[in-house]
This record gives sequence, C-alpha cells and structure tokens, in this order.
Amino acid sequence: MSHIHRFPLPSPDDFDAQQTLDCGQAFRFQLQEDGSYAGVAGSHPCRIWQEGAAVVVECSCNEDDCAPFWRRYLDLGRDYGALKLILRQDPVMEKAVSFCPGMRLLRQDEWETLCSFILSQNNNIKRIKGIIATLCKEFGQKLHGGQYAFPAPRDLAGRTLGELGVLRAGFRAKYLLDAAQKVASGELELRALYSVPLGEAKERLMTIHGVGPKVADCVLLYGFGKVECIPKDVWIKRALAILYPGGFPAALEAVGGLAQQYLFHYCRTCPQALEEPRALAGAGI
DNA sequence: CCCCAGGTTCTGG
DNA sequence: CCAGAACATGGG
Repeated sequence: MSHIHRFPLPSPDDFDAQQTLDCGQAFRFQLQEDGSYAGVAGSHPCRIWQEGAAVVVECSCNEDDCAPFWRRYLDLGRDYGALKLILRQDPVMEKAVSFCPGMRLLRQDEWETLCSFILSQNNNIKRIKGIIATLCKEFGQKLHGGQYAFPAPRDLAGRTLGELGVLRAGFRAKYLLDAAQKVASGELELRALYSVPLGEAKERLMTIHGVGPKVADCVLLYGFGKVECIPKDVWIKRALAILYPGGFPAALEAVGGLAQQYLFHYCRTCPQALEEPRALAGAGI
C-alpha cells in the first residue's frame, strides 16, 4: 500500500530535495536514479522529490492520513518566502540563500536526532550515514521496502558495548549507550523538554555523557524545531569568523538556526564561499 | 606516515 | 578557567 502526497508551495524555489535531505541535517536519505530521495522519516519509509512548486511524498505507511506528519516533518507551516526575504537583506546571507534557496529545516524525531548528532562528533557525514544505517539494520524494526526503523531507546539500553561494536562507531558507542539508558529509564524525558526554558532543555541534554553544547543545539534545532539555536561546528565557526568579523547580525538571531543551515551548506559545498573576503581584502580595500 | 572529520572529555597547568 | 591531548575509525 502506498500513498502519494502532493504539497503545493508558493514558489518552486521553496523546496529542493537535495538541498533539504542531503545538506547534513538528516542522514538516512539516498539519491535514487530518478532524482528522488528514498529513506525513512520517523517510522515512515518514503520517497521524496519536487515537481514544480510542489513537494511530493510517496510513503508506504498504513495510517489513514499521514499528511499532518509530513507537514510537520517538512516544516510546511513556515513561510520560507518571507524568511528568505528577511535573510537576504544581509549581503552574506544573500549569497548563502541564493546558493540553496530550496533548503528547508526538517523536524525530525527527537530521539533519532539525539543519536544522530552524538554519532556526528569528530566524524564525517559519509561515515555518520554508514554508522546510522548499520544501527537501524542491526537494532531497528524491519519496515516495508527493505527499510529499517530507527531503534527505540529500549532497543539499545540493554545492549553491551561489545554488541554495539558492529557499528564501528568507536568512542561514540558508549555515548550512545548512555543516551539510551537515560532516556529508556526516564531519567531524561525528551518530551518534557518542550515545556522547560530553552537553556534548561539544553542543560538536560548535556547531562548525557558525550553531549556537549554543539550536539545539544543540533537536537534542539533539528528535533525540537528551535530555530533560535545555532549549532557551532567547525564550519560555522570559520564562517562567522571570516564572514562576520563584527558579529552575527542581531536582527537575524531569532532565526539563527535557519541562517546557520544555509551557511553550513553554502560553505561546505562551495569552497570559494570562505575565500572571497580574502580576495577582496587582497585587492586592497 | 601524516591530516581530517557537523565535538566532548580528560588532563595538566 | 583554559589550551592541548586523547578518543575510534576510515578515507585521502
């Protein structure tokens, strides 16, 4: 059984599957020969692509109507046209947004986001994807289409470090285990983080061994939809230092996480992004 | 052999 | 409090 969902957007610029699903915020989508992306969102195996000014989702779930899930997952309630207009008033963001205007923030499962970014530390995206694929295949429930669900906290909490060895996750395995045990036991209740102040939520996440400020910000941004969180990874630190020597514009801080994602993808994908200011300076200003 | 990768923890001042 | 090293693993 498979449903096709078609979500119209104001502009064809408001969604691009590659820019959204392969920009380092989600790790479970793979480019297909037809240009669509196949993967798992939450517990939904799916394919996602764009057709003109619409996002199209094919999913094989047995829910009567999973459209609300997709609206939330794809952040369809947010007016990206208006937001991009605001961001583009800043000359640096103008370039970043122009580079990937179809990028959107995904609202992913909180637990999966936590694990994903624990595994991301001091690691590269290619290998992060591999570890997560193995994690799902080894410990997750089997779904339609040869896909696997992301393992629940309970699925991992009782495992030993030896059992997690198949992941080849290195020192991150013990962090994953600590997260699973704290969440499965109720010591850390993820849903409860919605009802406490942001700083408190971040501190609670950081009680997990292996979760520092950057990973916590990623979880809050990609899992809890807190767009004011700005994960400071090596790329963003470089970008801020070079492109915003005078500091990040205060007017954009309220949507700093979104700006961060455009910048991250721009700087990581386009090598000249961080070189141009040097060239200008060299030209004598 | 080196260095690096969407960091965090540990250690020595 | 703060700078460096250590941490597992795979790729260049």
